[in-house]
Amino acid sequence: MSPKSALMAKSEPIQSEASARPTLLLAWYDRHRRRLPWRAMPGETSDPYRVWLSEIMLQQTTVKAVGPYFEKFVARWPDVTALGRASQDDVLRMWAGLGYYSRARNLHACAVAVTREHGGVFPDTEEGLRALPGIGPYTAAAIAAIAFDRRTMPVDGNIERVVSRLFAVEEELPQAKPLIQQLAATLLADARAGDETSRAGDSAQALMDLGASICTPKKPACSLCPLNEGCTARALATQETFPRKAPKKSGTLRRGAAFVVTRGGELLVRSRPEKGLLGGMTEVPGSDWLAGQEDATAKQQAPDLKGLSRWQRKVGVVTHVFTHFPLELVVYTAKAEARTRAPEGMRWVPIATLAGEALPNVMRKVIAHALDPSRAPPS
DNA sequence: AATGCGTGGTT
DNA sequence: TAACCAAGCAT
Repeated sequence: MSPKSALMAKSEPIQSEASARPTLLLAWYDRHRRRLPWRAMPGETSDPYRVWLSEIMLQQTTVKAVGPYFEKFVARWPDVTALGRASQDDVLRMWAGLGYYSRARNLHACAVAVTREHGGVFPDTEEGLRALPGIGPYTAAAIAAIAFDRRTMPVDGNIERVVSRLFAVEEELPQAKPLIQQLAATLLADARAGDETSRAGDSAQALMDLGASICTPKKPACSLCPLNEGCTARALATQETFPRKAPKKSGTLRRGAAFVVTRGGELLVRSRPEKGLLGGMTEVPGSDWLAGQEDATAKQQAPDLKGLSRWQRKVGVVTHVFTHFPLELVVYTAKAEARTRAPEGMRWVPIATLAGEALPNVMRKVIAHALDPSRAPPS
């Protein structure tokens, strides 16, 4: 054997390594897949409704946080037509606490559309799914692959990380998305002749499980990875530097005031506008939330009720951090006389039933702060 | 294309 | 602890 052919022979495993990736990945998945409530057992067909519901809930949300919500939803609404018959308000109440509330509005709108325009049956193509509210490129591909075994590769944050490391993608996100999409598709197994399936859904879920448990953002466990031999970043010992992305700027602090008015065992609330921040959710009346706003300015926006006791400012502030800005709220309380009318657009709700209201967490913090006796103002 | 949109967990 | 991250979508 000549030195040259020895060299070629040595390079051979590298080539076969790349083409073996889909097989290695599926073999790993068969041994290490996570058992999750919305996943079908091996060999079982998955229910498109459950796949869809879980995919919507999992958008930018951890598996752990989704678990209880998923169980609550399927128990109350076992199929898409049941959800389509529900009121949007019931859906929002059930969603409260999970965040990104436009997902809940779109979830309901999607259930209505599937029920009325598709006879209660989900479209089984990416294109058909993509046309539904709340379903974007990722979710359409995920449902198509997982629920309908279409040969397509959804790319989420996990898969972006795994693929950008595997191929040492130097381009920054989000510009690198098309390239990563293309590279990710090379991890799909070929469709076998005489058998349309390629286990595309399993390949996608395998990459997500890999990203969640092994190819983690920090300190990835490369020694346990089924794809480690062909991983370019690992070979260069630069795993943790991928994916490349520009640092993002944090928003400016905004301030405001919240007004907690009680009438016996009831609380004065209103609903936020349908669109925008916390759209459609319940809140106590409050001022605008503005950068650099003075407390005195915010207080001028207190609701105007007759028969109200003096406003009392609670000690301290409520802080909350949204994706794009931090918020600081001062909290004022007052008591209303029995039978005081709620101002236009507001209503009284029993404090005992607040748990079932569509209250975002920031409002739960405000109410807890307001009702905390240790924060009573100095007398 | 860049920005707005929640919340909880990890490091 | 401040920063980052988590199965993205709509506009």
